[in-house]
This record gives sequence, C-alpha cells and structure tokens, in this order.
Amino acid sequence: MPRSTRPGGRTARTKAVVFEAAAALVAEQGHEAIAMTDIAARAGVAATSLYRRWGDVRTLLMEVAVDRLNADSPMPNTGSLRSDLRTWARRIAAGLTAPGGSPFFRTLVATAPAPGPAATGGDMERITAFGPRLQQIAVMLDRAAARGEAAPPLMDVIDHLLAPLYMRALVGAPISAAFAHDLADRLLA
Amino acid sequence: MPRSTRPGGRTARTKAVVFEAAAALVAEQGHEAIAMTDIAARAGVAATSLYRRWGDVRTLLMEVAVDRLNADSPMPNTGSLRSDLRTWARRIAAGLTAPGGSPFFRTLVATAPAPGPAATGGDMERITAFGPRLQQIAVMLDRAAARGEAAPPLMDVIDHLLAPLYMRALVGAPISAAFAHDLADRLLA
DNA sequence: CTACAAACGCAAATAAATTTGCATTAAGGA
DNA sequence: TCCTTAATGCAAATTTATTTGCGTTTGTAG
Repeated sequence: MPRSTRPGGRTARTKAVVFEAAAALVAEQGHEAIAMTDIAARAGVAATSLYRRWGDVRTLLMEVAVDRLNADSPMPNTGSLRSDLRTWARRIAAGLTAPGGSPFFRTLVATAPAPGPAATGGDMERITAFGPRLQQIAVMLDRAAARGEAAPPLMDVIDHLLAPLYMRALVGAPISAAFAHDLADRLLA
Repeated sequence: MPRSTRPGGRTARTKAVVFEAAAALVAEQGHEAIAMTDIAARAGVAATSLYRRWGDVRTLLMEVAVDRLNADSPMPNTGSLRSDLRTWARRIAAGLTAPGGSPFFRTLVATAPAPGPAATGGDMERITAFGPRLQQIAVMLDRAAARGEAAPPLMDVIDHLLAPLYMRALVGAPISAAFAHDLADRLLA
C-alpha cells in the first residue's frame, strides 16, 4: 500500500516514522509511561532530534493524538440531518472502539494544556484540536438549515452526541453502533 | 476552621500536608508539569517518603484527584426525582466551576490507568474513582423507584448528565447552573 | 553540478529524577 | 514507662532524562 501523503523531504519522512512509533506506543501501553527516549528508540532516530523538533514528550504526543483524531473522513451528506447525524455518530463510535481509538483521545486530554481561566465567553474551540471536527459539524448543520430542516445548535451536538461518546471512551464503557444511533435520535427528539 | 478529619498518627498528618501541597500545585499549574520533587518541597517532607509511599507521581496525583472528586456531599432528598437531579447536577456544576475544580478531573483522567481491553461487558465502574459517585446516584434512583416514580437507568444519568458536565470541564466550556438544570430536565423528558 | 542551510546523528556534559543505606523519630502496645 | 515497629529524614549513589557541541547528511536553490 503506497503512502500517498509522504512528500520528498527527509523532514517529512522522519516525522512520519516518529509519529508511527509514538502512535504505536500509545496504542499499546497508553500515554502515561512513554518517554522521549522510547519513541526515539522505536522510531530509529536520535532522541536529540525529537527534543529539538518538539521540545518535550507531551508536545509530541499531543500532536500525534491530534493527528490521529483529525484523520478526517468526509462528512456524510445523505439528504436528511437525522440520517447524517446517525452515520456520523456511528463513525465516531467506530473510531473510538477501534484498536487504539480511545487511547488517543485519552492522550489528547492528558497532554492538552489546561483551558484558560474563567471560560466565560467562548465555546469548545479552546481546545484547538477539536476545531476541524467542529467545523465539520457546523457544515452538516448548515446544510440542514439550508434545506429548511430544524437544526440543533452546535453546542447541543457537542453536549449530547460527542460528550457521551467520548466520556464512555474515557472510562472504558462499551460503545456500540446502536448507542451512537440512539444518541443521534435523542438529540433530534 | 478546625479540620475534623485528621486523626492522630504521624502518617495521617504527613499524608494530609502532602495531599494539600499536591492539590495546591494541581489547582495552580495543572498536573502536567508537577514532579514528585515539587510536591515534597512544597509539603516540607522528604521526597524519599513520597516515593516509598506512593511509588511515583502519577499514583499520588491520582489519589489526590480521587480524594477531591469524592469529597462527598450528602445526596439531595427533596421528595421528587426531578428536584433531586436538578440540585445534584447543579452541585456538580458548582464543583467543576469552583477554583481548581476542573483541574482535578483533568488530572484524574490523565493519571487513571487505561481502561481494560474490550470493555464489552461492564459499565462505568471500571474507573474505580467514580464508584462512590455512582453509588450515590443509584441511591437517588432507587429512592425514586421506591416512591413509584419512573427513574431512568443509571447509565442514562451518566451519559446525559455527567458526560456533558465533565466534557465541558475538560475543554473549558462554560458550565452554568442553568445548564445543569436543563440537563436534569432533559434527562427526564 | 555546486553551494548553502536545515535537519540529523553521535558522544559528551549536564541536570534531574529515583533508589538505597542508615540513623532518627514517633506511634501503639505490653 | 519501656519496647517494638513503621515511617521519616538525610546524604550518597545510581539511573535516567535532557541539553550542548560538532561533524555529517540531505534536500534544495542557483
């Protein structure tokens, strides 16, 4: 299987092997016990290079987690919001239950810098990692609104679709496709 | 304000100062950059003792986080499930928005060992830290059932009350009392 | 093809964390 | 009160992580 996304530069190449090594370690043993040294050894690159490029393990692991979580699949566009949300929720559920799915979300949470002080004004975009995902949801909702369907606010999708799924991933509760399906329906009820 | 929960033993005394020091550090700078050394210095105890008692920083921080999150307030018992859930949700919201509230949940998530492999069977009890809380909810639901009220399953409370609240805490989204209130109502709808 | 600069590897130096051995203190029971 | 044991402090030893200096490789522009 040819890797399309790996243009020339040596830089990109080493980044690829480093990310692969780090991701493998995260999937295998979780983020907690991983040292910069481990990743370097597994990737076959000098630890020095990792320190120079990413500074510390947390930064590197966070980038890896973001990278994995944002591996974006095209948004469903079935013609009805309900159907769109269903398949989208199922897709997220599948991603979380996949081998090494939830470890990356756990890693992101653990490595992401603490959110700002009060958090009085903004929405979820404080964690930039979720930016792309939120954009996708917004597109889906906008399309529905354009069709004349009643679309829930973005924050509702976060609270009642994303939150239960991710929370279950965090604590290791089962995440079935049926559950994702029900969440979508419940959101539109 | 006298601290009632601090019985004699030197052991308990040092544990208290260590927990206080660790909690203060977590509240101030988050869990990510805290070393065993820092806690020892702040608590005024030898780092050696901390290593001997807790082994490593993660273990200690996790215990501290659990300790804080389980500082149990008595469950509301107003006579109606709806009212109970409302006040209970608001109480959690208040705890999360309080200074240093969400950092402890973030710490727990970051330090808790990765949940078991498949997670096919069980419920949320895999993370033992939530055990007490879940017990409390179960009591509340049982009381309602005993009164003849229709009570939602425990997992629904987790998915639709706890999840949105804690998820918002994780990402730094605003958590208002009104929001908690609405979650309770929505759960019973 | 050549020259340049960024990224890299390696080894040494440094700094920090963690362990270990031993003396001391304090709690609880006889 | 005295004795026993667990917990602690302290300093030294050890390991591990991180930084630094320098020469080498490798893209890329000219």
